[in-house]
Amino acid sequence: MSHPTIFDVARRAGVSKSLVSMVMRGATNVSDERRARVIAAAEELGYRPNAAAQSLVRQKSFVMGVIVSDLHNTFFADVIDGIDNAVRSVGYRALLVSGHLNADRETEALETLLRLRADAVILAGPAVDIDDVVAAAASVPLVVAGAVSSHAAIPSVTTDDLRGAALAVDHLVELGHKKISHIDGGDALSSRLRRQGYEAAMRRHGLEPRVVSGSFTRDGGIHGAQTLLAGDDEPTAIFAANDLAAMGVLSVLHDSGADVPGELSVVGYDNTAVAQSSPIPLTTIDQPRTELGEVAARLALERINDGTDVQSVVLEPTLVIRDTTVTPTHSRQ
Amino acid sequence: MSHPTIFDVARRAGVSKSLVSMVMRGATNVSDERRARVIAAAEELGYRPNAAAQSLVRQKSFVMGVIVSDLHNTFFADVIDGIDNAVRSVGYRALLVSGHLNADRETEALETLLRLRADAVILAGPAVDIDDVVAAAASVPLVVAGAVSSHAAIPSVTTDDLRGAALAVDHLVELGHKKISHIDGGDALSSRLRRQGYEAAMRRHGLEPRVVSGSFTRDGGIHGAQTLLAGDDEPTAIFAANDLAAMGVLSVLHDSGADVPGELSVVGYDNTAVAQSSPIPLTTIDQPRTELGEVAARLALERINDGTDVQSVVLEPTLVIRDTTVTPTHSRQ
DNA sequence: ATGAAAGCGCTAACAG
DNA sequence: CTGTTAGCGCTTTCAT
Repeated sequence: MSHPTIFDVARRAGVSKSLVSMVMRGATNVSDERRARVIAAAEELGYRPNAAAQSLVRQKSFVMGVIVSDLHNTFFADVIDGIDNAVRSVGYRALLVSGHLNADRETEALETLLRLRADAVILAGPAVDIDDVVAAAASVPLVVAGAVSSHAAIPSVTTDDLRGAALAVDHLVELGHKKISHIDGGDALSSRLRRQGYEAAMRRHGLEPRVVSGSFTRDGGIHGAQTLLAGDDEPTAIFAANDLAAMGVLSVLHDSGADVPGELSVVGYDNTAVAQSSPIPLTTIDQPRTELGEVAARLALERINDGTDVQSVVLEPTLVIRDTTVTPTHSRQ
Repeated sequence: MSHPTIFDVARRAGVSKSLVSMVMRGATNVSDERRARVIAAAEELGYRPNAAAQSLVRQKSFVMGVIVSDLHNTFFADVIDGIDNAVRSVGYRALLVSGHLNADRETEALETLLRLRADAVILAGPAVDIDDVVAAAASVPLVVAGAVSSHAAIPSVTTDDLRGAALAVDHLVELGHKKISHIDGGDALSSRLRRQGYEAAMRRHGLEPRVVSGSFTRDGGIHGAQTLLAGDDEPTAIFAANDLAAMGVLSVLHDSGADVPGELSVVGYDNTAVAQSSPIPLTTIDQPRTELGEVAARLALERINDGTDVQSVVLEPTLVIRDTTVTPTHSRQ
């Protein structure tokens, strides 16, 4: 259960430690015969370089630390795929630590990664903007992926929520809808942006915005939909703050016997798994998640290599049309 | 951007390196005055112990490596929560590496963790049973969580799929159903167990099992449901291999205008997020995911500490009744 | 109570 | 082409 060292390999191959080290690193100036002996010895022993020792002497760990704010949110699974791909291609490893959707745990995760001497750290998700994070940014390159960092010194990679909301509204208007209501997602920044994007797009089309408050949860969608249905001026389309809320809307409509999309069209946001797997596949706004991760990784890598500060990046969302949106029926138009 | 060392702290506090080390480790035999000086110096400098150096000299990293076979599967998010909790309480850190649902990547992840000298590693999910894994088990304690390991030397923690399927059938029978069909999940071991559990439970109730083939995906459920509806002997209840397949079933029933649960009851398996967020919340079988992780972590920790081999563990699933199951209508009973 | 010294496993000059 | 040497940052006897 104990690991062989470079010295064990050297002894077995009858060479010096340095030679083993060179062979492991793929150096060219080693005689074929000795190289073969070293490789054989290493294999027989099941030798595996000790990354801690390497990190210590090279002053570099080749690990990209990733703090995942919420592992339950599949949004981040794609972001991590992107990070992993970008990072692997240049010899790095992505090491993840869960933030458990909790500021203290995120700080702890950051501490762990810093002690491990990760060469850079990516905060995937709504990193609470703790002072610790800002302080840490002084000792390691940090970049936020999927949320805007409220601190100027920390670059972030996000998608344009304003634009995403506009995409949803434009699609609905193109279909012929005029009474388009929005169930918002609460106080979060992305929620505010989506609401603003919705309002601006409605006005641009000469339409009256109608917003009811909700949240980024199924329940938020349920409450919002109930409010809307109880009103005297029912919409022909609902744009929910995210897919989960849209599921809540669908649930209320199902219970009330309303036909979707016949009587009412619904659009979500995020293109999460539920949007696809829903009994009625959901029209929604997709964020380029994998790209989000790739770009974040690229920024972090750049900062490792030349230490220069980098700019934040904003990516474009796209519309994914599925089965919950159609032209409104004439009778209700 | 460079990290202060224990030596920097010592110099600033006007003491020796060893004294700093003792203070950091919380030793008692240090004068209050010097302790305070060291702590102050460390704080001012933003000192953070280098985990690589510690690992090297202590011959212990206090990291629990976790290979997550599929980050997109929220099942594992809970498992990881369990691991993290169990491990944190004894001073360990859980470090995750994504396996990207791919045998090669899993092997690579294992290699990474081994080089980092993780004190143990947990394979979360259907770890492909590569020889590498078995070989690795010789150099580090390994435990599989959420899938049975096919190798005797590697302990695993799973839930009882046979029992889970029985729970689903019993519930339906209790409700009065007799024509209960099963859409299976293909060749995976857990799929086979669920099918066997279903068949055994049906026979136990004196009922005729009726299995159509499907898969662990939405499409699997769709095909299975279509097969069933096309037949001349429609069931009054369908037990799907997992929640995703159940969503497919719901989708077909929705399209065909069948009322759920009025005309047809549906049960899923896994109690994933979609089961909750579905427009019609899904009755399903829940696996104690967090516990799965906790137990796996406990086993791994035990193996670190006394090196003795440990037994595999099988946990009990439970039934979660939601809105897709009711007593069959008399006319179709 | 405190410091000196050795060494964990490895790399990187530097000699030969 | 190959071996020797001096650390990387830290812990841990062992003296004092």
